[in-house]
Order: sequence, then C-alpha cells, then structure tokens
Amino acid sequence: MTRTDGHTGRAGDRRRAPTIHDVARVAGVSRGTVSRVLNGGQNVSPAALEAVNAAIRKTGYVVNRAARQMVTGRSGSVAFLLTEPQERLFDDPNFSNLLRLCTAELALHDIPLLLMIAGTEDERRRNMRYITAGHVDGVLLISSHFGDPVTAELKKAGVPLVMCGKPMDHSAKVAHVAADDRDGARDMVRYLVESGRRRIATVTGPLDTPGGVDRLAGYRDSLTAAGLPADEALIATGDYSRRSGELAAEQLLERAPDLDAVFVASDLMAQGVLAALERAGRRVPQDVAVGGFDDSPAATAARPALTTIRQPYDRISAEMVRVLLAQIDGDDPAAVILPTELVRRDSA
Amino acid sequence: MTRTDGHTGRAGDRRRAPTIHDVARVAGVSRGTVSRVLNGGQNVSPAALEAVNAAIRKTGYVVNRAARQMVTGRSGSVAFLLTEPQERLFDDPNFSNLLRLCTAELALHDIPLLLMIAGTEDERRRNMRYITAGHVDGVLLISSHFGDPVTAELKKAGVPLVMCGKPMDHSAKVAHVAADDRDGARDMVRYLVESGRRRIATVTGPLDTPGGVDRLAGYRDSLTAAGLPADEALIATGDYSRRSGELAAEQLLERAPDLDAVFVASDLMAQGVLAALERAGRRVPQDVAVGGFDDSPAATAARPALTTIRQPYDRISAEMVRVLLAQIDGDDPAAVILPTELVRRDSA
DNA sequence: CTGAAAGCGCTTACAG
DNA sequence: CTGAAAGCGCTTACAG
Repeated sequence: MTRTDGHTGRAGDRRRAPTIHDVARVAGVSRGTVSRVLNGGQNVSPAALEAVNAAIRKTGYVVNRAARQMVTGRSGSVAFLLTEPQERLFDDPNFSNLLRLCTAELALHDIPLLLMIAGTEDERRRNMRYITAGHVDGVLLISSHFGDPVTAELKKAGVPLVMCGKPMDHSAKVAHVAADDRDGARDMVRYLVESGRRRIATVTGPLDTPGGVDRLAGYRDSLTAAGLPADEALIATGDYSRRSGELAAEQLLERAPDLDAVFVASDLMAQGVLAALERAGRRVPQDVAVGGFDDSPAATAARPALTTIRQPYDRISAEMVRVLLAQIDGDDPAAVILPTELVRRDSA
Repeated sequence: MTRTDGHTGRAGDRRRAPTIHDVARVAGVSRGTVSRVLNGGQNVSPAALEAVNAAIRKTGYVVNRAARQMVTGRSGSVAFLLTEPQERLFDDPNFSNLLRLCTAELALHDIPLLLMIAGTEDERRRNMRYITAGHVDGVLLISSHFGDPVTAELKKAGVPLVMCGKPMDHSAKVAHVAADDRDGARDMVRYLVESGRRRIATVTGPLDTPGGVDRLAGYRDSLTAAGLPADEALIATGDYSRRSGELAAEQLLERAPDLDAVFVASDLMAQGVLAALERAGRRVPQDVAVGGFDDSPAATAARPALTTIRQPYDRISAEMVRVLLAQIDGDDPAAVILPTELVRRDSA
C-alpha cells in the first residue's frame, strides 16, 4: 500500500514533494542514473535519458537544492553585497538599476540573488559570517571606497568575488567590471571644448573612489589636449549625492564666476548643479553647459535633460555575472573594462 | 593521524569547516546534545551547555544551513517578490526603500532575503517554481494590481505570504500590512480645505490598486465633509510615474483652469504635477497648492518641497517581517493597518 | 552505460 | 538530561 502516483506532482504540494527516488521508480532506473541526467546527462543511454525526462515531467519533480548543496558544497546562490551607507545607495538610481539587472541576469541561470547590505559594522560582520560560512557561491560586490576591508576579507577567505568598478587598492588582484571612466570623462570634456566652452569646471566624485579619481583625470586629459590651462579653482568635490552637487556648484560659482561649463561626475550631482545654477540665474545651456555622467534615470528626469556619458549598465551586470560564474567554475579572476558613450540631450 | 584541532577554525576556511561532530568532541558530549544547544538549549544541563558554547567558540563552528534545511524542511530564507514591471519599480523610491528596510529587518533575525523580480511571464514562472519548491520559507509580496495571479497561486500552494498593501481581491484572506490610505487622503484634503482651497483637484493612482481607490475615496470623504461639490472634472488618473502626473495635471488644467489645489496620490506623480504647473505659469503654493503622498525621497527632492502624507515605511517593513515570521511559525495570516501623518513642507 | 552504496551535516524521536 | 541511531535527498566514486 504505497503511494502510486506522480499524478498530482505540483512542487508546491505541501505534502511530500517527489524525490529522485520517485523519479527513478517511475522511469525504471536507479537513482544514480536520475542524478546523472539531472547533472548534464553524461554517461546515460538515450533510452534512459528519455525515460528519466518523462518521469520528471510526470512526477513534477524539482530538485531539492539543500540536499544537493550538502553533497556538492555549493549553494547555487550568489550574494549582492552593498557596503555603502544605506541611504545613499537607494537614492542613487545607479544602484537599484544594477541590482535589478544583476537579478535578471542571474535568473537566466536559475541562480537566486541574496541581497546583503552592510551599512553598519554589525551588518558587515553578520554578512561576512554568512558568506564565509559557504552559504553563497560567490559575491557581486558593490563597494568603491578605498580602504573598504570587505574586499580583502573576502579575498582572503577564498570566496569568488567580482567588484563593480575598479578596486582602489591596485595590489589586490580582484575581478572587476567597470566602464572606462577616464575615457568617458575625456569624451565629455572634449565635447564641451568643441562646443566652444573655455572655462570648464568639474564636480568630482569622492577622491577615494575610482569614479572620483579617473573622471577627474579624464577631465584634465582633455583640458591639456585642448591647450586649456589647469585651474584648481575650477575643481570641486562632491560625494555623488544630489545635495553635494548643489554645494559644489555654489563653491565653483563663487571661486570662478566666469565658468561657462561644468562636467559633473554623476547625474545625481548634476541635478544639484542644475538647481544651484538656476538659483544663481544662469541659464543652461546658454550661459553654462552641464555635462553629467551615468545616463541614469536622473539624467532624463533633470530639467533640462542631461547631456551625459552613458555607462552600459546592462552590459556591466551581464559581465559581472559572467565573470563571477566563471570564477565559481574555477577560472581566474578577470577584469573587464567597457566603453562609454556620449548621450546628447539639452544641458550641453 | 587525524586533524587534532579547532585552532584555526575560521568559517571561511576553504578546507574543512568544523561540524557539529568537532564541537561534540571538543565539548566531550554527543552530537545530539550539541544540536540541542544550537536549537534553544532545552533539556540540556548547565554544565553541558557551557561546555558546548565554549567548544563552539573555540572551533569557530557555524551551522551548515543546508544540512539543517534538509531535515527541518525549512530554508531559513525569505523571498522579496516584486511583480510590477521592472522599470517602474526602481524609479520609484518607495520600492527600494521598502527593500532596504525589509533586508535590514530580516538581517536582525539572521534571515537572508532573496530578491525576485517577476517582470515577464517567464520570470514569474521561474520564481513561482523556485518558491513553491520550498526553497524559501515565505514571501514578502509587493504587488498591488488587481488580478495579479501570483497571490492566488502562492496562497494555493500554501506558502506563507504577506503583502505590502491591501489585496484588491477582498475574498482572499491574505496577510498584509498597509498604511491607512483612505485616512491619509482625508487628512491631506481636509488640510487643503482648511487652508482655504475650494477647487481641489486630485490625481489618483491606477484604479486597480488599493492606493488608487482608497486615496480617491478619502479625497471624496473630505470634500463631502466640507460641503464641497463633487466634480468629476477635477479627477484625473495616473500610474504612479512622474510622467503620468505631468500628463494628468495638463488634463486638469484644461478641464478646470480655476483649480486652486491638487492632491496627488504619490510624491513621484506630484513631481510631475509640479513640472506641469510651472510650465503653465502657476505658482506653488500661491496659485495652486500641491499635496503629495508617501513622503518618499521624491518629496524632499521636489521644488518646492512637498507637503505630503507620510507612509511609515520603517514600521511597514518591520510589521511585514513580523507577520511573515509569525505565519511561518504557524500563526494565522494577520492584517495590519498603520496610521499616516501629514508632513508640512512648502508646496501647500 | 548502470546500479549499489557511502556519505554530506544536521535534527529528532526513542530509550535509558 | 543524554547518547545512539535513523533519516532527510542528493551526488559520486567504484565495480561491473
């Protein structure tokens, strides 16, 4: 008097889900053979393969990941770890954009994404503990500040890891995917020069982040190439927040009232710059041209809409996932730098 | 010649992590006793408890969740499932806010959050399959549109579930946590009336969402209470996006050029309304008062800053997690309605 | 190509 | 209060 079926089979069945054993029975093979089919079908006769697949369909079998994990040591999941202060993260559309795209990309591989936010020290410890305990197979790390201990810890623990953005600590050989910040900045500033601007200011990101440093370097490159003088009065630093862009623009207007363009290292900060400019009675782009960076939703939401440098977030996420999965499969850490693109709108 | 220690013990150790067996050996007890300590310490002598805890510290033991899951049938994780079209989700700060807060709240319970986005039919199927296969213990569901099949499917599969916002399908007895939309809308409109406004328009959310329906009802309540006539020309509908707010405001200005206030069912739409008003040359709040809803980052980013109705997202997330965990532990689904609060800024 | 069997690390009745 | 043992559902050498 045993269960005869496979006819209900819904995996959601809160009763007893079919196991590999049920499939084996229905298919008339051993459990080992079922497992082989599940894992790529090597060393399985066409007939057995067919029978097993039919049995899987019939029973509605879904693998028990916990059981699999216990023997393979792999969880089949990946962490998306954020180490920035929480508030900023979610105000900045870049982050949520990246999160969304990585989730979708991983879904294609049937790999769930665990969202981890290490805003406080306590959260950081908790997350590290979880990760290093082997509960995830790898980490997509969103962290850019110099001296973030997380990268080193993860690296030391031997956890497969890929960063979004270049690591500030060049010595660490960690996999990463980034847009070509320096080249993007060069393009924007060259464009401003070619539009006839001569007093071009910049609002940089924090100078302990690659986006802060490299976009500033690109700005300098193009100024030099155009034979324009370097003037420190034209350089102000923000923290990627909208508010910091506003503050930076106020400083710039005071130090260099004759500026006729501003290259801003992020679209969100550029929104702040736009606000400050408007308050100061400067018209954009007539009096002052404003160039952003990111091509995030903030760029189209701004008024005037921002001329900006597009970071290919879709490709960035796809590459991050690809590089991470390769590492999980034993490849060496890889670095991928993706080209940017100038997007012309109304602000410059 | 066997491993003697417990002295390295780092869980991140890619070698062999200490198991319950190691802890038992070090503590001089059986594995069953260690397990009992791990699971609350019932039926364990103080001495044994002490010894086990010491051994855990010494070995750096961390439970293997996969092994535990296999026997308990619980994964120890929870899904955060979004069933709205992706783009909207991440443009709207409410969603990312909620995501962030739920993640933090769950972290307090050591429960990882799996982010699932069901934008396409394919993604929906994939996620449902994962969830109903028992890979998560419960679901935090962010979905508001009427006729979303996910709620019913989850309910039928017997998966513990809590929705953010009232379910549109009243027949379904599903747990949910929501702000008091109707009352919040009443408060805002009453405030507008008390400020002397008489031609008060509204931009509603989609009328197949509770936020659309209930905030409109609250608007009507307060108009009636004030003895103001109901005028359908004063009602326009948006889809919660900024752009839709802009469009709705244009319609309203055309149909009722004499309007002196607009109650907008979300801050993001209110931003759009502000833009349309500015273009039409109406001063806010002098000519037209604008009231928002949510008190999201969009409210403070708007110019003028929005007077709005605060949804207590921190409490909402905390309650969602609490109600979900209670259900996982066998409680019946509960509904929690939280009060809102009027936040005065510059737009009204 | 295939089956029988060991083993992954836990929890939980069951005796005592 | 505690230990010995079964069992959760898989994968993977190992024989054949």
